[in-house]
Amino acid sequence: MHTSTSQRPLRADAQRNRDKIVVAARAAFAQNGLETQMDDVAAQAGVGVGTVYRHFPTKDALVRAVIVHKMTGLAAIGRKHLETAADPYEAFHAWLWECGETHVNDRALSQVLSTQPSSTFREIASTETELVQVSSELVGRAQAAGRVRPDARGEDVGLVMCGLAAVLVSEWGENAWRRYLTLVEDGLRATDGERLPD
Amino acid sequence: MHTSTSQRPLRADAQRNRDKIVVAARAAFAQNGLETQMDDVAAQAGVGVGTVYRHFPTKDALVRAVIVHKMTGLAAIGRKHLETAADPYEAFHAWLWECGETHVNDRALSQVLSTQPSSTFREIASTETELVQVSSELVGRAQAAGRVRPDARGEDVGLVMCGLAAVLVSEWGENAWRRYLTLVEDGLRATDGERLPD
Amino acid sequence: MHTSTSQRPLRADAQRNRDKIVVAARAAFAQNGLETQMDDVAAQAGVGVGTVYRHFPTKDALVRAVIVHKMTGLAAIGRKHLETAADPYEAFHAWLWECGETHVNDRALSQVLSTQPSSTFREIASTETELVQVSSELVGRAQAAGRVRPDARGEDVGLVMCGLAAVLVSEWGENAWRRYLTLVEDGLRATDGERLPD
Amino acid sequence: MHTSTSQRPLRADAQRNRDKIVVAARAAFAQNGLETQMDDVAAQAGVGVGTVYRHFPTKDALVRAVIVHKMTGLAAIGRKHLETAADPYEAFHAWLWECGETHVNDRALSQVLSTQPSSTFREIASTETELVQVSSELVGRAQAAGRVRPDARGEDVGLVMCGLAAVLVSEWGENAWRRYLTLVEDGLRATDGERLPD
DNA sequence: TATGAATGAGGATTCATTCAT
DNA sequence: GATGAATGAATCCTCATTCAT
Repeated sequence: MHTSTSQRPLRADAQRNRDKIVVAARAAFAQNGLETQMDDVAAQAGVGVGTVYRHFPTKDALVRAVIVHKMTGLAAIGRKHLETAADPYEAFHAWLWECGETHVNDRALSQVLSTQPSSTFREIASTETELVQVSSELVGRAQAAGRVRPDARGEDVGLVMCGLAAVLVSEWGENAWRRYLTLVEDGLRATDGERLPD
Repeated sequence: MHTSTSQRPLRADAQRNRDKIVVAARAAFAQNGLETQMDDVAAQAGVGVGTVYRHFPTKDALVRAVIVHKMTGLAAIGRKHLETAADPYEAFHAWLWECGETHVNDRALSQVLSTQPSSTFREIASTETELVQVSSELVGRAQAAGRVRPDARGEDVGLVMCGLAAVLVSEWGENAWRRYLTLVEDGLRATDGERLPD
Repeated sequence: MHTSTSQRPLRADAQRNRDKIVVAARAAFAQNGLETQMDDVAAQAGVGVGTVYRHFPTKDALVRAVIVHKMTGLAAIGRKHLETAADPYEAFHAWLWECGETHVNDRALSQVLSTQPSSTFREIASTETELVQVSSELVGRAQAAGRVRPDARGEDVGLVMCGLAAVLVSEWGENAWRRYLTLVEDGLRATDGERLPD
Repeated sequence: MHTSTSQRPLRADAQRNRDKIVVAARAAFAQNGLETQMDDVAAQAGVGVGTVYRHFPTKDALVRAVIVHKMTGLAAIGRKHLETAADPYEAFHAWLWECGETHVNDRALSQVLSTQPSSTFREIASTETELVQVSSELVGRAQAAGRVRPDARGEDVGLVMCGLAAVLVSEWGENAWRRYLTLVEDGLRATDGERLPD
């Protein structure tokens, strides 16, 4: 299971290159955000730009790959909590905050979330689906346990993360994102509010 | 003899042009976001670029002027609710949602909020101050009435709006921002949660 | 005898304005060089740009007026030395160095001399003529006294000044222009060299 | 692993392009002076602007490269005369005039010399150093032979060239620069003058 | 296949000059 | 006549992407 467009397994060296590129891109984007130039990614990967473009036809494609990876990671984390956490709400809570931490350490992730149309990362089908599923399950169980409002949905976590991303990008200060997330989490637990519009 | 920044009333025609520019800029930015080019603003205003630059030395300055205007409007709306609303929470609530509506109709506003460091719009001193004051007052009264959590602050509304901006920019769909705002509002009312980190 | 193009004496207030402009221009150009903007000249003169343009159809025209003035001054100085100096060479020498000092204090003068085609200031007929005449006379007398090489001409002083201007503009250091002028003066006295090419 | 400024030999085609650019730049600058636009250099070289910028990060950098080249040439010429000329003064003399000829054929060179602060071309370390050295040596030997005034210095040639550049830029006429240079050369030989100020 | 050189559209800003008031 | 607002051509530089080696 690799690129959706590729047909046959890459030659070993090509695969090695692809890996180097992805690793470099992850680091570069996380640190410097989307402004990172393709040439820089290439340099950091120790390959020529052309090689980067062979594997990713577009800067956007590369960014997506990187984001997909991050999201896959988030899904995995959620999955893990789903399996290990003692309490369903605890699982949800822990996951939420790990997502937050992840954003804190990745400028590009936050930029994408708060800047690009969500459709962009929606396209990233499998991952997103996976992420949505995990999210839904986490939310669902917490709801079943009566700890999250019944009208919430898995996707709302996306909404919330999107907001968190903006809070980070806007540099409101050290703890701002924690205030934000605390607030929102409380909102997700609230049961006395109006019904969430559809 | 007068300060360089001071505004001896502009000559009638200049004022007319300045207005045309501001109007054009507001429309253009609201519709096309910050990517809007100076030349386009000028064209839409029916003047030469030079004229735009005579009134606003920098694209950034123009953007700020537009944002300031919007924020001033938000502050005014808040002030109005402060004076007219029957109930303190009602005032806060109404204001929050009007802010939301405002964002919905202005791409640039949302982009600035979710993209620029908050310090950028913090600089816009008087307006921001006014806005923060109004916000604080609205929050304060609602807290006094026991309808908003006591550990909330006026600034948190900024945080929340910042997130809302991102939700809009990311185009999550028609009602997404309403879900978001409902959630957050409930969070602001929650009293059983953890204390908001400082 | 005023502007060559004007037909009738200016109205008193117009003349006053013209004077203010010229004074301002002289100061501004001397200090900031030719980069000085028309708007700045106008501001310094306390009039609108339009007024500057009424008197001088072109920046170039204004620059010329200023230069003419300076050159007229140099001619006058020469004339004075011609009349008062005890010794013909002394007159020439003193004049040469006063010209130097004048350049030192006027960025624009030096810039024009070292940058514009000489024809530009040649056009400034009467003045130039006057300057050339004075120069020729000073040189001539010094030659008659056997103190300047016989193949030198009045115009050579222009050449030399032109070079001096460049030395100043290039900022070779405090005394560079004095070394330069000393050298050249010695060259003008030399009698053992090759004949100056025509 | 090599210094960022170091020149791993360029790929053949890149070198070819670089050459085309340099050739074009030399011609364009020599002919049209510093006003020449980057786009024009590119066009004349038959490449895109981007290519020019790949080789020279800045217009200034390109100009410098061109000037360095010219200066290197002048140094080489001096070196040659140093080695081949029968007589030390003859070497100096010949070099001086070849420098003059070089200026005659290069507007930009003259513009730089007569327009930019000397520090600018002083920066061009190695070349300038070389040039100064050659100059000093030529002057020194001529002085040793009693043919150039003892208080002259290698740098004075720079001063003199600077002036010559201005004479050329100012277009005094066909032979003006020859008169100028003759004069100055005689000044450099003069021994009866005042001591050159330090 | 990898490389990295070449491409060139795109965009903010300046300033001499014109012209409506 | 004076004013100063308006004009807009001109220019340097960036960076995603293509393509010759």
